[in-house]
Amino acid sequence: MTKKPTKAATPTAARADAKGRAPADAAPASNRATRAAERRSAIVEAAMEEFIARGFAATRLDDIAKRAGVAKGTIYLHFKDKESMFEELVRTVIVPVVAKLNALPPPTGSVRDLVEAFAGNFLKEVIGTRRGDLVRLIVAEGPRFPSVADFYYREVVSRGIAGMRALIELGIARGEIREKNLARYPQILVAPAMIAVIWQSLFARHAPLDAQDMLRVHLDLIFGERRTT
Amino acid sequence: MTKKPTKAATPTAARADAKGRAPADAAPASNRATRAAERRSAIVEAAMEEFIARGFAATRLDDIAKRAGVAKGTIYLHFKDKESMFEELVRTVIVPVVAKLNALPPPTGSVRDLVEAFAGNFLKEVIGTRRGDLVRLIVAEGPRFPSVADFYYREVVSRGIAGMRALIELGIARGEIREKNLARYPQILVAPAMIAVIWQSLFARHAPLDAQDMLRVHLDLIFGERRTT
Amino acid sequence: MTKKPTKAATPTAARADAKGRAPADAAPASNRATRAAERRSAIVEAAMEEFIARGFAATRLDDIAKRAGVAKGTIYLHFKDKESMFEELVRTVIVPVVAKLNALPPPTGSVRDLVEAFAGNFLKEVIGTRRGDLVRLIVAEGPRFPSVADFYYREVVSRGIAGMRALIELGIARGEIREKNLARYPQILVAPAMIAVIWQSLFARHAPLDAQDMLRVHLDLIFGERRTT
Amino acid sequence: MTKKPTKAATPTAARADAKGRAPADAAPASNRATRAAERRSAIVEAAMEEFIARGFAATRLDDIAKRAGVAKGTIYLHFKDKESMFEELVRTVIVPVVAKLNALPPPTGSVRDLVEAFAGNFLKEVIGTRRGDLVRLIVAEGPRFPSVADFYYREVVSRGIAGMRALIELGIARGEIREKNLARYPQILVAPAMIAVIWQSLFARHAPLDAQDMLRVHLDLIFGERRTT
DNA sequence: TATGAATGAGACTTCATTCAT
DNA sequence: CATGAATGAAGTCTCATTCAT
Repeated sequence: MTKKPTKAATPTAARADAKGRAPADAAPASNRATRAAERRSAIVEAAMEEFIARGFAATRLDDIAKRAGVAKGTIYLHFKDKESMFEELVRTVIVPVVAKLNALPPPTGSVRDLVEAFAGNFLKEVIGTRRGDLVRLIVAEGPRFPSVADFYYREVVSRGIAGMRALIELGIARGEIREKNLARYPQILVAPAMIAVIWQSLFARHAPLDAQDMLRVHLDLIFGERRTT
Repeated sequence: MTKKPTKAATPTAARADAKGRAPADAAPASNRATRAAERRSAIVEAAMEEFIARGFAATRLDDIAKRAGVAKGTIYLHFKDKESMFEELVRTVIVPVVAKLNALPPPTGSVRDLVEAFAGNFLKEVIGTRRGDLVRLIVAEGPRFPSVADFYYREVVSRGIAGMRALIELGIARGEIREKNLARYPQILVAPAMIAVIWQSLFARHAPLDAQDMLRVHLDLIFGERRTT
Repeated sequence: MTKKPTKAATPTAARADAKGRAPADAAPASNRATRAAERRSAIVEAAMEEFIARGFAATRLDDIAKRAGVAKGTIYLHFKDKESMFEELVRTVIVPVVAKLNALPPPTGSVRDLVEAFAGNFLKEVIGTRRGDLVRLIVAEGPRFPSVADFYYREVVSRGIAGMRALIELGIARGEIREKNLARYPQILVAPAMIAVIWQSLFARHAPLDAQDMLRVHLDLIFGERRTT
Repeated sequence: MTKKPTKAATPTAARADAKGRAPADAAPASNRATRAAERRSAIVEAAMEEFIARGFAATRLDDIAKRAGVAKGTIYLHFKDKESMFEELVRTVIVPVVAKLNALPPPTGSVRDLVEAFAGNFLKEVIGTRRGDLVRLIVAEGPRFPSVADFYYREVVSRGIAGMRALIELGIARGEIREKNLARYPQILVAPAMIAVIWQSLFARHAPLDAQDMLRVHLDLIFGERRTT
């Protein structure tokens, strides 16, 4: 796909650096460190595609290298071996997700609106995207990569559960949610979303699922049906 | 665990066969066809353990053979190759599940009782058991084995969804379920159960989940909280 | 050299086994165990040639396999990995040498005659032969294979030194050897022989060494010059 | 051990060079040629350590570079490739030895005294030192590096043999040595010393060898036991 | 039918060498 | 001159599959 883009694209700029002073602000500085970072992220990108498509064991480093447009040996400049590549990869991809979770706005409107906004975001950013496939990949490889499962639990699941619980308690306090025991199992709140993620990966071509509509019905179940829409 | 049971149990009979005489009295019920079937099911059993533990690509036929107590070559007398073994295996294991789904008793009591009975059964037979791991295995390998995903969808998922939908519609008709849109998404009904299955595989050691209690809360959400318990 | 000799040479005999009873004593039983042993020794033979020619690190398993007439994978049926192959190889080759040392005849004639007989044997069996090269190989790789050096010291060197010391003490007691301190350093007795081994490996083409004559002169030094020869 | 000494010591000067100005006053004695020579000898030093420790094939240029405190590419400014580095290295290290051999004082005292002095020097300078390991390295790699073996034979062995022969003949002429044939095999004179070198490398930890005492016994054998000591 | 030794393609990983900076 | 990131050939080892017994 993106074969050797950096190397081919910026030889002139690179040479310019060598000749004179640093190109103040004009060129985005395609220096060594930058190039290394670009390569690394090309590898991460390619690796994610391959791991998602084939799983850990069936993925060949050769294919990752080819897709990333680097030589096989280059991978080993960035990662110790295939296993740690997989583990670091998951971390790398998950970190921005965690950042977003942490940057959630404080609850101002109704709880239902909040949850709905959250679900909308999830629909757009996760379900049916590569990020959704990553979730499936973690489910698939988790038992063989405890460190990955641990990381995912610690950084995403436990925080997500905690956040959902807080929302649910707020909803109960405000009288938006009747079922008080729901606070004990925030998993119920997110279960349909997770199922939607998996469904799209596995059964989309047999029976496409209108995830948005399904989540709305689920919220109706929890918050009571809306009058106005 | 069950190492070399077949081999250990019938070496004499086996050798007798090789020489040409019939194993007349030794094991009257254990004729050739029966023994072949026994071997096959030993292989299936062993293969499932290994595939669940390591996934398709990382599982070695050597290990399956050892666990099943047969020689590596024997596997090829029953299966064309590793891939078809995996596909047939999933079919073989799933068939009894389908049979059970089909043998469900006609709805007599309340819908909630029926669903609860069904959930109870699911808890006992699937969550935290090897069958639950099979679900995770299918999620993991589905994209690489479309035929497996297809089979699973056709035999289990679509039937399950249809069955659930019928129950939900009955519940709506009887006034047990208020949320009429639920019939469009029976997935919502089973989502927490699926999540429980996955949770037990991945996060049980971080945060054990009381699946039974969670499912009860979920049913309360759908059917309304029970007065008497 | 000996490419696939077994496989090509004995298919008929092998098939004969399958058809009827075991071929009592006529054919030397080319059964599985025998064939395996033959293969193993072909590998050992080939490996020794290669290791001697190139040293441990520079030897390719591919070349060993080719020379032994087996597939690469076959090596791994007999040896865990390259390192243990090397270690076992040295052991395997050295054992018969040790056996010979142990089977030395009891001292009957003069000590000089005994030592001379021993030296003659050494000349014929070691110097300029592959066994001599093995000595050089051990000298070369010893520091990187402590277990090999240990084994060689324990099985060959320490026994050889002890045996030489006994002979020297006998020689002193009988008045054949004047230098009494020699018993403290049997190494002196064998040093020229060892040097001859190494010399032949390294410098034979620059300056061939008449090892036999040199050893005779050395013995003259120790036992005094012979009157009659 | 001596990590990156060069690099750490002269970064400023080095950078100054790169820009084009002469490092006028900073390091007057350390001009370009000198620094290059220093680098080269750092590489030689490091390479010898590594080659001795691991042998030619198993030594990585990376490790040599690290130990020498230079970048990997720098090695290629001084040596064509790994092989010629090894060959030149041996030459470089051996030259001073040859110089010493040539600078031997003319025989004035008794031959035994001369030989003893020589042996003493050998003990101090070679046995148990890195130079001794170099001998073992040549024994190990000689067959794969004929040019090294040739060089070593021409520069060291043949000269050493010639020198020893001259001494032996002198000893015979003066009546200090009785065994006249010894002149034909000066190897006998040095054999125990060589054995001592090898012994220390391989078996020192199993059975330490008092090389000095052994050599004295050996000389007693050749020159006859001393009255006074 | 059952066996398991043998095979060899193919995977991961290393490392000598190059070259833009 | 010096650097070290990048390369890719080549090596070790694994394992699905075959086939003589």
